[in-house]
Amino acid sequence: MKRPTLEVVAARAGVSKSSVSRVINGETTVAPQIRDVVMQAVHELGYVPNGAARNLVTRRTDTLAVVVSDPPQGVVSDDPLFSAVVRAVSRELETAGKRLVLMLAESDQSRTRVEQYIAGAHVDGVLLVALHGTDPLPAALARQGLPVVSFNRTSAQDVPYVALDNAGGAALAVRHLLERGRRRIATITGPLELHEARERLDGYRHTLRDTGRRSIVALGDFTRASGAEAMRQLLEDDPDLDAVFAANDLMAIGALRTLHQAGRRVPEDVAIVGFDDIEAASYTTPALTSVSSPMADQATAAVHLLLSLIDGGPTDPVIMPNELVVRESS
Amino acid sequence: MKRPTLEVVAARAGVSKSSVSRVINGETTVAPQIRDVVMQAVHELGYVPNGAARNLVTRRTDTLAVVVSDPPQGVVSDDPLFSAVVRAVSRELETAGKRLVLMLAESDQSRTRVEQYIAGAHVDGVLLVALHGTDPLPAALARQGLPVVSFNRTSAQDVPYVALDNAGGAALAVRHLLERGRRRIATITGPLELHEARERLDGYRHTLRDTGRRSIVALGDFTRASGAEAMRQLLEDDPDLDAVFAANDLMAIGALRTLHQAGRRVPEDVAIVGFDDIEAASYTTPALTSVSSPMADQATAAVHLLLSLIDGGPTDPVIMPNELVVRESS
DNA sequence: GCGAGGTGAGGGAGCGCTCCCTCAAAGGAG
DNA sequence: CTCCTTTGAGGGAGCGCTCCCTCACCTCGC
Repeated sequence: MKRPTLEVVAARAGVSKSSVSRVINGETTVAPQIRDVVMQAVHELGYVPNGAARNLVTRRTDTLAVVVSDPPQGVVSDDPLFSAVVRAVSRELETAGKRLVLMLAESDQSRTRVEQYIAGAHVDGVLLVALHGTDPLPAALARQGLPVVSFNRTSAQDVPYVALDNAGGAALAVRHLLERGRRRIATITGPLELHEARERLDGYRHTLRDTGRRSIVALGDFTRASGAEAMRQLLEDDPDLDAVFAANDLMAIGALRTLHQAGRRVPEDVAIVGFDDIEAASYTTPALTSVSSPMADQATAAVHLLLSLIDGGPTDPVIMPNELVVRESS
Repeated sequence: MKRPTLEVVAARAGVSKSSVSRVINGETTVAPQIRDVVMQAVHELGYVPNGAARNLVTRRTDTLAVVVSDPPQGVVSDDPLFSAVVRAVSRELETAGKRLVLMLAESDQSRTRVEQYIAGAHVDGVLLVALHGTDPLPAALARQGLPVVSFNRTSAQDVPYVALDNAGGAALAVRHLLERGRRRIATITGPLELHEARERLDGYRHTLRDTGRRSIVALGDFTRASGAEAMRQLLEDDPDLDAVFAANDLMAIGALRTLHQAGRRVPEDVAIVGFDDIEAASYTTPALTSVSSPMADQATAAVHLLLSLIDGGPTDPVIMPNELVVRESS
């Protein structure tokens, strides 16, 4: 039950190892009759080249790592967008003929393991999904001399990234609420140690400031429960508010519930806009208006950037635009 | 910028390659002073063993593939449970010191690529997530002589699996509705070419039959839209029905919306129970009663089964129990 | 004091592949 | 007809590691 090697195929076909290798790798300097006899031997024996041997000598693996750096509770990987990202990346790599190794780095221990693995020449490049701008992993990986692309803005030097236009998206949401004639527009933020959250807050603030309005801010942490709680607090602090921009959809959904319980009608009394446009945004009653972050496109762009980096191509950061999806809640 | 090899480390430490290898691999037959001098050389040089070379000679890769066999529209991988499964698998492999290669097989072409990859000795085993019992991939992979575990029941011979107790879960739901005093209990099924869907339907039927009641069945395909449509049809066919068991939560959410539009109150007029207990089930208004499928536990069990198989251990199929999570909709 | 047994280091083959180099054969030019 | 160029096959080194085997040395028993 031992798998055949190049040598066995060569013997069967009556040619040299080199010729078989040439055929397998699709080189053109092979006479057709040799090609045919090799292919037949390959099929008869069910030969498939050994990956490890090939990797060893070529110093390539055609494998890219997707590293998700994330606390155990899972800000990223519990996110409904996680699977969309993984799928998009997977498809793109498929097209490029590459493989995907997925690694979750949830603790310092696993972070070390990730670094070891990367250092072990198992992959040709790394796509890093880390929300914290201060995450030490991007820099650590880049130091290995391996191509690294970040799925978000990162403070690490020399790590190209693909980011959302978070501030722009928030501005989109707030301007939409202004156009709807809303006067007192509050926001529920994400955890401010995250880029995303800060940028979305900034976008909200700047847009309001331009109109001379005052910010009304409640802190959340991107979870549904925190959205509900923040909404309660907002209602208490400022009972007259007539609109809320939540920095993500989960918190918007939580806020929706609080408003419902408080007897406020949405959107008549209070309009609400979320961010991310997750699947569940269209399930709520009323359906949620949301800033759509094109996660799949972002993932595709990140893969392209990484492949380009590996080929020594250009490595300019990419900023993805957002669009507003208007539904019933505003 | 070339990475150091075993030989370089050996030279630096003034010992043989063998000794360095022994230290690296934690063998005990090494004198402490040799161990120390080797470790120091390793740290000074930042040595990390080359994975390909190691894989080549040991014929192990410490890597397992998770293969998701799924049509492009993505019944599985769009599922909210997908990321939960991936995370659970990833964590479990992390604990076991293994790596995870994720492959989506969405077309015949990519299926071939998967087979090639598996045949290329890149992985030690395969965890297969394929919903269609008739999927050719399980058998094809098992034929490679590599350990394969299916995440669902499969018709392939000799492929151990970890499955949900779908019929039991459906029975749980229906019995709950009966206990609530419901008389006319309908069901919305999933696509019947899937095991899951058939088994859940069977569970519904058997439980009702035991009470002498008649089945009321509408076909869905596990999507929210199909749930909404099936619900419309049920209301038309049997306006007096007072309960619905939907074979998954997405369809239950669709049905909820239809009922809302039709002016039926939930649960007063019509009670509804879903299946899977996805995150969104608790967001709906009213919150959805659902049969909880312990996906994370199932994933963990599957990984254990696979690891056991690789070690030549027992390979009995595992059936996971469900429990009912009662919320507001019933 | 000597041989047997045990401990632990070193030497080196070989995993399966690629790729450089050599060389044979064929074809074309002078 | 000879010489040179071109085309394409074969030979073999070597990628970095593990693991078997050998062998030196030490300890212990008689």
